[in-house]
Amino acid sequence: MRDIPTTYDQSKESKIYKLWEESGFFNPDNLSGKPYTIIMPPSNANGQVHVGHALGFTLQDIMIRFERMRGRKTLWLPGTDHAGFETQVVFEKKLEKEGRSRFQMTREEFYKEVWDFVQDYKQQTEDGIRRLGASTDWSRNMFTLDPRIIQIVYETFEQMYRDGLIYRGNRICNWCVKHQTGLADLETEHEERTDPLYYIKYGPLTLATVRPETKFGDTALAVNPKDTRYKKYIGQELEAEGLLGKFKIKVIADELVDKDFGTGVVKVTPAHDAADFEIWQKHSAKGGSVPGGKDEIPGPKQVIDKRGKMDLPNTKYHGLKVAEARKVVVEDLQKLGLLEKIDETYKHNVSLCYKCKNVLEPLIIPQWYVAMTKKFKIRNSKFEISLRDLVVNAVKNKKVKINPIKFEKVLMHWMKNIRDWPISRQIWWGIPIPVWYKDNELKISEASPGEGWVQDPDTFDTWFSSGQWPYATLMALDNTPSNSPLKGGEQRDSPPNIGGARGGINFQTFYPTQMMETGWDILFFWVARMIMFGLYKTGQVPFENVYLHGLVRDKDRQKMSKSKGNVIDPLGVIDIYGNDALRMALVVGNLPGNDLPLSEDKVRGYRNFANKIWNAARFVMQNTEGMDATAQLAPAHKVILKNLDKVTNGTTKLLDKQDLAHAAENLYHYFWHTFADKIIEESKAQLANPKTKASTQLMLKTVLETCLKLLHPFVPFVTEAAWQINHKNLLLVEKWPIKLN
RNA sequence: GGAUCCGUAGCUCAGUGGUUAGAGCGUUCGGUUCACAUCCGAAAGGUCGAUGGUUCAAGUCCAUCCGGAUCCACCA
Repeated sequence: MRDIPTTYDQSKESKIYKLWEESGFFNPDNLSGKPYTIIMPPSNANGQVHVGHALGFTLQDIMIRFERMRGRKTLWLPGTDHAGFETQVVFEKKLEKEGRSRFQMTREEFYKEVWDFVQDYKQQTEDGIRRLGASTDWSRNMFTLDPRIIQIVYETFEQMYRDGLIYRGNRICNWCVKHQTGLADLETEHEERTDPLYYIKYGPLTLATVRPETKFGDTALAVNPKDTRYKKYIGQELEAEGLLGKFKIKVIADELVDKDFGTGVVKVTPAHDAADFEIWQKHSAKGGSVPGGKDEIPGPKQVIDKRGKMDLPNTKYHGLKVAEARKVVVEDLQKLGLLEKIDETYKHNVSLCYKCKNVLEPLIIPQWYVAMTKKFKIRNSKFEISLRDLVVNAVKNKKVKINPIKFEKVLMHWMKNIRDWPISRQIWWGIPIPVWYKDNELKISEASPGEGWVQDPDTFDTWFSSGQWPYATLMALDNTPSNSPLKGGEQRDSPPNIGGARGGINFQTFYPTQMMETGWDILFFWVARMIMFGLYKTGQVPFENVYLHGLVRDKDRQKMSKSKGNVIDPLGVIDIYGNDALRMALVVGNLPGNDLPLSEDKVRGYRNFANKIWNAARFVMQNTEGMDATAQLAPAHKVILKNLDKVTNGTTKLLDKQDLAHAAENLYHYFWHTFADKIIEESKAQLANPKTKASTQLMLKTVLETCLKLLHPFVPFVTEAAWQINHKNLLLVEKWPIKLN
C-alpha cells in the first residue's frame, strides 16, 4: 500500500500555486483555442484584501478554470486600482490620526506620500490574489496609473471633447465641505431628517424654508402660476424688511412650486439650492440653458463659501458656519418680528457625502461634465446617438447580458433618468485633467503648452478612467504607438475613433471580453460606464456577460465592519481551513445578486469536504494500484458510469448557465453522498472478490478522476494535490469531461 | 415621489404550472478503530405571508392586502 497521509494538508497550497504559475498555463500565450477573457475588476490598493475580494476571485476563477479545461485560450487579467477619491479619503483619515492635514502640505508632497502608501497596498493586494488561488496571468498585470493607461484615458477625453460630449459647466454641484470636492449624485446619500421649518415674512408675503441663513442669497420669490392667492403679486417687485435693512425682491411664477407646501411661496436662492438654480436658469437668459429664456431675475448670489461658512463681508454673519448662522439668523428674525412661526415636525431628505456623512453644501463650482443625452455623430456614418442610448440599446439588444436579469431593469431605469456626469474632482490623488488655460483660451495637453499656461487643478473621477479599463488594459499591453500629440500640446484634428479603435494583438485577440464579474453595488458607477466607453471608443461592447455578486455578510446577516468586529479575514480563514474550504463556502448557496451570509461553521463544513475528497482519492489510489486497465466493466458498474455522465452533463450545463452555486452543490452532493457513501462503501466487498475486483477498480478510478476534474474549478488545490499523487501532468489543464449527446 | 426584489423546515436558501415540496447547517436517536483527528445510518421538523382569481391542476401565473429589504430621486 502506498503511504498517503490520512489528512489533506492545506499548508502545501502555496507550492501548488507556484507549480501552476510556473507551468505558464495562466498565460493564454501558452494555450490555444477560442479566447475566453475576464478582466478582473482592479482591486483598490488602499487596504487589506477582504472577503469580498475572495468572493469575486473565487467566482471568476471558477469560470476561468472551467473554460481553460474546456480548451479555451483563457485570459484572466489582474490589476489594481489607485482608487482616487476612495484612497484619498482613507489617506486623509490616516493623516488626521497623525495630527496632519493635506491642507498643510504641498500637492507634490501629498501625492508622493499617497503614491508610496498605494504601492505598499498594491503589493499586499497582489500577494493576496495569489494566496487566494486566482489563476491570473501575471505577465499582464495592470495598474490604473500605468502611463500607458493614462495616455489612453487622455485620448478618450480629447475625443469626447471634440465630439462635444465633454464640456465644462459652471453650475450647482454637490459640494463636500470636509473633503473639499464636488461629487456626483451617485456619491451622495439621502437621509430623512426632521428639521424646523421657518415661516418668514417677506413684506406682504410669508414663506417657509428650512434654510433661513441662505436668505441673503435670494434673488426672487416664486409661486405657482395657478395659485390664485398670489396672482396679483406675480411680476411685482416687493419691498421687504430684512436683516440687513430694506431690500427689493421680485415675485415670479413657476410650475415647480407646490401650492400646498408651506404658504405656497418659496424663496429662490440659485447659488445654494439645486432646484432654485434650475428656476433661475428657466427665468434668465443668462442662465444659459433655456434659449430665449426671459431675463426676469438677477443671477446667483453666493453667500456661503467652500468651507461652509457665511461669505458676507462687513456683516455680523460673515465667517459663521452654516449651522451657527442659522441660529443667529433665526434669533435676529425673531427680534425683528419677521419670524411668523416654526413648524418643528417637518420631515425632508438631506444629501450627505457618502464617505463622511456630512451634509452636502450645494455650491456653484465649475466642473467638467460628460453629456449623457446629447446626440453625436458616429464616425463614417450619418447615425446619431447619445451615450445613454448606446448603453440602453446594448442592454436591450442583449449585446450585454446581465445576470441576474433583474439588474437589466434596474440599469435601464437608472439610464432613463440619467443626468450629465460630473467627472472632475477637486482632489489631488488621481489623474490630472489634461487641460490648460491662458486668458480665455483652453488647450488639451498632457504637458504645458508653453509660457503663461495654467493647468486645470482638478483630477478625474476614478470611474472616468476605470470605466475604460477593459479596452485600456488590452491596448496598453499592446502599447500601440499613440498618434496623439497630447504630450506636446498640439491639437489633433482627427475624427473620433468609434468602431475603428487602434489595437495590437492583445486587443484584437481578447476584445470584446466574455465576462465581467463584479459586485452589483457598482453597476452604475462602473459597469454602465464601461459599456458606454467601450461602445464609444471601440464600437463594441467591452464584455458579453455581466455577473453581479452580492455582499458577503456575517452569519447574522450583518454588514461586516471593523467597528462591529465581525470582519472575516480571508487569509486568516485559509490558513486554518484551507483555500478550497473558503471557496466552497463562498460559492454554494450564493446566487447572483444576492448577499451571502458567511460563517465559520460553513467554512469548517467544506474543510471536511476537502478532506473527504482527499480521503476518497486516497482510498481509490490505494485500492487500484497495479490494476488491469483493460478490464471489462460489469453491467452494474456501467450503470454507475452512466449516472456519472449525468453529473458531468449537469455540471457543464449549470456552468454554462453561470449557475455556479448549484453546480458546486450538486457536485458536493454527488461526491460525498453517492460516490463516497454508496459507491465506495459497496466497492469494498467487490474489491475483496477476485471475480469483481478488476471491474471495480476501473470503475472507481474512472469516477474519481472524472470527479476530480469536475471539482477542480471549485476546489482547485485539493483536487490538484490528489491528482498529483498519480499524474505527472497538471489537473489545471486536463481536458474537461464532455459527455453531452 | 419613482422603481426593484423578497416572505418556503430552527437558520441560510433551492424549487422549468404536474406524484409524497428539497438541500446544507442545526436538533434528536443509534452505530462506528475496517479511506476519512474531519466517519456512517436514521428520525423529527412545513395549513409554501394573507385573501381572492385564472386553470383539469398553483409554492409557481394574475390582482389586492400585510410584512421585510434595497436602489434611484433637484421639491424649498
